[in-house]
Amino acid sequence: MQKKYLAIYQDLLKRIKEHHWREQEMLPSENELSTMYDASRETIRKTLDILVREGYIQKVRGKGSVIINRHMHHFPVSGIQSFKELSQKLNLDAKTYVHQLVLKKPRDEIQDQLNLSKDERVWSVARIREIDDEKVILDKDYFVKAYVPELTVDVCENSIYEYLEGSLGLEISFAEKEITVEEPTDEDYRLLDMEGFTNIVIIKSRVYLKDASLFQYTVSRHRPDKFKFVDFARRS
Amino acid sequence: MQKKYLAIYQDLLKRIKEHHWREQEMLPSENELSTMYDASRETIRKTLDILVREGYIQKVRGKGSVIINRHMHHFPVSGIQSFKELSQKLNLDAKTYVHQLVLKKPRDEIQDQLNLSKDERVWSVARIREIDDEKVILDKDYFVKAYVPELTVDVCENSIYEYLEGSLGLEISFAEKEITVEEPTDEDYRLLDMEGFTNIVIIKSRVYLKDASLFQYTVSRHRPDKFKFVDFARRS
DNA sequence: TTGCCAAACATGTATATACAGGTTAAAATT
DNA sequence: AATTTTAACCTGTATATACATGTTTGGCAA
Repeated sequence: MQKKYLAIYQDLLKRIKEHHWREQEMLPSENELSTMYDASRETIRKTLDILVREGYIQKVRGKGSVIINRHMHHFPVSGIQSFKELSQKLNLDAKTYVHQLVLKKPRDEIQDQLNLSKDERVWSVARIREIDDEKVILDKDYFVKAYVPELTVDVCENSIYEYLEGSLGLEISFAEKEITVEEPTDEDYRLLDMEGFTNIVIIKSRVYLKDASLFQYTVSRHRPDKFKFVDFARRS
Repeated sequence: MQKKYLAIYQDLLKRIKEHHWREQEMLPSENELSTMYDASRETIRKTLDILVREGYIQKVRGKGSVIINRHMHHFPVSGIQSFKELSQKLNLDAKTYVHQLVLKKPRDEIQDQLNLSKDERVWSVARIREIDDEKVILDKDYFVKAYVPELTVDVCENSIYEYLEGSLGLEISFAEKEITVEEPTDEDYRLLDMEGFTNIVIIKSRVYLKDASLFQYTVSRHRPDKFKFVDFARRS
């Protein structure tokens, strides 16, 4: 099955991004779209629900669907995206250095965060991200070995997510994130270009697969001037 | 109409929060819930969709709905919530001081952010938030006068959102937010307790009503040690 | 015992229908 | 002319049905 509602969603999104309809303007009504795409109104409503959820349109009862002008969609620094996806989308001059790659029994904090049993081992990856020739991000990833049996420096230098989703066929589904600002550690000063900076932004993530199993814990440490997080929220 | 799917959603959420089902456990199947609540399967699916969206459950095809263990739900520092709602939920010792309240033609940056025409005026509110007897947050709100004709110091000291939604009947719907870390300004040093801190977390928000009209722009400046942002994201 | 297959059951997708209730503008009434 | 009513059209809610597809399990056959 080719998922009609997804095809329609993608077509509508494309049209919105190409400004097929102007900002602040109305989309065709559900019934019109239903005719246009030869789909039932319920199917159309399903695609519109996605657009609502992602902040592209706002539905107004009795009127129709307004297109939201999102300054934000140019800046997708939220959600679940790999560094490679991000730097490509933003067209950044970015490099990755693998600082460490080991398979080991993790320390207590990691064991706790990943809900691991006593003897389970994790792949521990430390990578330094360089943007415009400055080392500004330190990523520490921990992957449960049960889900990621093998990991190479080559994969870590390129894109772990590409490997996980492409080669291993893992289906990454959702993540919990926590953003705080703290004082840099000695390691931060040593590994990153921190001259003149006295704070560091820390993003801790727990990442889950489609079947709700927790397989990754990540601590991403950003130099504050290179950090920007964009969010879309609905009330209640 | 009393919105059956919302009632069921609230009941399910209550049960989840009361650990009626254990973490990692399955919810009853859609058909079982359908019988339990005397609703059609589609209605049940609608309520489950909300729980999925908000990160309470994860649906697994062929299996059922797993309850996600969210450390996060105790820390609702994301989404659209007023300071009052937040401090009540977290049971904080919090006070608010209104530093400024004026109706004026805003400077260019604000005019731009709010998409205002030349002569429109906005209510400009500056408030200092004190938590545990430390001044740690500076909130600057800008409300378009067309939507908020009147504003008093009293309202600003208590809760503007309570006033907007309760008395004015405004229906707040969604917001775009942007989080960055910058150097404090003189004003930050003057108004907040910033001893020893060299950075400040800035959250800029554009807030919209149910009909997609932009009515509020807010700049919220947080001392970094008192800042924590929690996010739930789904992939693709 | 092992391996395979089918049944039972789970969620996913698509459609049709009905009515409730908000919005607008034209038509009817005052 | 001003006001009210109505009709047309919009989204919101609720239900029923059908079939597709993934998961698990128990039974049958090799």
